[in-house]
Amino acid sequence: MALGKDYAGQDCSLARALEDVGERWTLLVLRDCFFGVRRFTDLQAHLDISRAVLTARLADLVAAGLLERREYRPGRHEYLLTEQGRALWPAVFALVQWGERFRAPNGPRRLFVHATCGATVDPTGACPGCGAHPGPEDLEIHPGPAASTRRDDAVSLVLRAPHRLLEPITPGAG
Amino acid sequence: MALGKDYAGQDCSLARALEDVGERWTLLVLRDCFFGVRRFTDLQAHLDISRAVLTARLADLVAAGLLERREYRPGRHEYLLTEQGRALWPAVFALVQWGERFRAPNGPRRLFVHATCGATVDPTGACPGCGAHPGPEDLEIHPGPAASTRRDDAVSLVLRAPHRLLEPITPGAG
DNA sequence: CGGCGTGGTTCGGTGAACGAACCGAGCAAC
DNA sequence: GTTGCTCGGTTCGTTCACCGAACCACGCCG
Repeated sequence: MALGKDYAGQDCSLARALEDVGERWTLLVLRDCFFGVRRFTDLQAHLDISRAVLTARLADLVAAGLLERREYRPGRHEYLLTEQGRALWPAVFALVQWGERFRAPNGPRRLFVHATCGATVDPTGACPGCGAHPGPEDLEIHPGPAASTRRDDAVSLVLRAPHRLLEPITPGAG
Repeated sequence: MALGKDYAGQDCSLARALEDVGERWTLLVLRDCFFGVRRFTDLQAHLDISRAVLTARLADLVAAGLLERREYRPGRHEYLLTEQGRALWPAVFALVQWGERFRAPNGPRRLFVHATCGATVDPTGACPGCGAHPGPEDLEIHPGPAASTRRDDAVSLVLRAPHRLLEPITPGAG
């Protein structure tokens, strides 16, 4: 959300949350993490964000405990959602659904499918099959009727295919 | 959230939503509107925000169709949530609950009570009494066990008393 | 050992947020 | 009828974050 991350005067849990996720790009970074993007280069390519800002956002998120930075090979790092980070899914989902309802005139761009039921969850996040509110680990993302084909970078192409949330994507390899 | 409101490269409903509510202060302004704050002066006093920035945020929210600006007396205006604005409640609630869970070590600061059942809704927004997910018009806000007494401006005092969401508060009069 | 991919850092410029001051329309009391 | 108050702003100069572009170090690969 915002830049200046300081809402010190506000004694409110919303303000505390926004201090961690309120800055520009932060929620889009987390969205990509939910969608399976894990590597600095992939995030940078997919978000069209300055490297300096991405570095700062990732460092902030790691410091806040929402992401974990892991060396998966000497000199190579990946960023994984922690439990705190995964707990943001309802907020991310609610914002996505608001955008789908009011800012997607041609219909939804993406659908979220409860993996164990095969049913598309409704805008409140409930599965019409079993009535549960599945977490990200039980959801698949599928292109919706108004899915976009505008971006053609490698990350966007891979993300366009149906896949389980949180599962790592691999734009480079197979 | 962020300042620069342009996520043009992102073809995603989350990015579209953040273009309207992603700037700094915007979600806190909407929170106050849900809590019943309607007037420029009350928002400014409660948020400790620069008048210039508040003017800009309110104008943006009106232009985006989330707030409506109404003259309730010659020269005096109030800001009301539109349907689009009220539809953001699940997102605001989800962020508040995340903050309550991970950034409120002494317990919840506020409780949301389903007005028709009298039961406190759970972190998913469901009423344990009837199972429904009440909207803001059916919720009351009550101070929680870790409610703060730090702020003592007139708006904070009035907001601290239990009241129905969306109902206008009146710090000046009775 | 030369080139490439990854994961950054550095730098100068732009623009937003900030606090403080100023402003004008209504209203109310004196 | 003018002084003073409140409401709802606007203006101004400073500070600070974001931005794109360039640079850089490490490890691997042929």
